[in-house]
Amino acid sequence: MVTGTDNSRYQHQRQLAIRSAAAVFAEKGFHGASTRDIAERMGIKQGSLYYYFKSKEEALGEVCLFGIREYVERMKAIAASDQPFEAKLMATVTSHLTSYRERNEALKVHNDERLYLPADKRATLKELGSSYRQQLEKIFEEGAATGVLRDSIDCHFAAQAVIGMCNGWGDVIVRDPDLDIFDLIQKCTDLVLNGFVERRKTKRAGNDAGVR
Amino acid sequence: MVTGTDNSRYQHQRQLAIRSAAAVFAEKGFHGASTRDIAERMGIKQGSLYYYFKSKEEALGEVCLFGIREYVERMKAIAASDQPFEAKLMATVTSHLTSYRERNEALKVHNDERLYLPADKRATLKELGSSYRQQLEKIFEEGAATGVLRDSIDCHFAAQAVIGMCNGWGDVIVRDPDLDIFDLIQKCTDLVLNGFVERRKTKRAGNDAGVR
DNA sequence: CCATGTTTCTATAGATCTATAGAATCCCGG
DNA sequence: CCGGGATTCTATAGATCTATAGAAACATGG
Repeated sequence: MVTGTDNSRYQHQRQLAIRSAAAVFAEKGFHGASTRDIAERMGIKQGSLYYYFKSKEEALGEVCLFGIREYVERMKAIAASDQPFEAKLMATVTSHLTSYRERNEALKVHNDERLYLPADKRATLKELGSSYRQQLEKIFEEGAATGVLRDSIDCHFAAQAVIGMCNGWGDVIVRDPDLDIFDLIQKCTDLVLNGFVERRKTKRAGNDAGVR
Repeated sequence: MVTGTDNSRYQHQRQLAIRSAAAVFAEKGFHGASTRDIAERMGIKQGSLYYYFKSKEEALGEVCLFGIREYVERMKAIAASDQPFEAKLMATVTSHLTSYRERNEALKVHNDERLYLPADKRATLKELGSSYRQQLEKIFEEGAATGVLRDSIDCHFAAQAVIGMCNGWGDVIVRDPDLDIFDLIQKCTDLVLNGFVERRKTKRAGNDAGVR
């Protein structure tokens, strides 16, 4: 199984298997997809798939993990950077939405199908997801602390709302390939920052002495 | 099949079948649920279910239709009322979110599983969904026209964003039964109206007291 | 070119699951 | 109580689909 040239062919093929599973699960759902579908997509026969996965369920687990890991990585990088709040928010939205545009099918699978995993595997994913949300919460807290945001805001709510909105657009994005993502990013960010109501006084580009 | 007492027992049982299917599809997904699951939940045997549905797929179609119909009705009522913009927006969010709290499983099924229907049935649902979104768009247009909203806003974007955000919260709501929905409704509405950034000039009600 | 380990294939057991057919039961007007 | 339509049941054909076992093909260093 694993010897000298170890991580050469096996690892490569396994990665391919995960991507194939992601594509098929994204299209047909976990229960609607068959192991034959997955194998066919990667160009091998159904039985051979079990050389790479112990079970169909394990494949789902790997796909979900793959999908959310990158996603969390990027969030971490954004949170760690020292851009101002507005830039971090936009970076988050950009990361999230472009991930759908690039057909990151694994992320969609994570969102829609992870609940079919057994409890223990779900727990691992939950931690990653929570970590994501917490990073985003921190960004909001920071924004509130620096006075950019109203300090009455509920950062947990804010983070969840942004994630929800992005996921909602994700569904639209994959269905409509002609959508202008960058326009969308602008509008989402603007909505979260300013809302839709007309303001009497527009924000000055600069700063304001009033608050801290 | 259908005689004098026509709409008594048959109609009643069929409705029960649809609700049972909704519950089971919501929990396990269309492909993950079996006709036996549905039949068991309504207290009959697997084969008997086919007295009410020609196929499992027809059951899915009925569930989706049931789920979205009520939903569209309520939206229509809201759009037709003559409340001010803010009230209509809040009513929409309330309708949407409480619908999840009341375990309207059919709506969840519509959102998650409708794409497993054949194209023709999907088309009918699409019309209903579009109608919903258009009603909401109209509300935003009205808001812009009356000057409550910035007139630069993209009403199509706005409607879709609200729907997406509500659906995102829907998932959270069904998972966490202790969530305070009314608090959530407030916050969602507030976000859509005002965004998160601190305003120089607060709306008369609030005071901005130069804290810190 | 051989020997050994790796990868893929074929074939199939066993467990579903959908949909149908026909029998059994229920319910009600007469 | 009886006859007939309405509703439910049992049983099963036929079509999956997952997972495994063992054979075949492939690769590669010695």
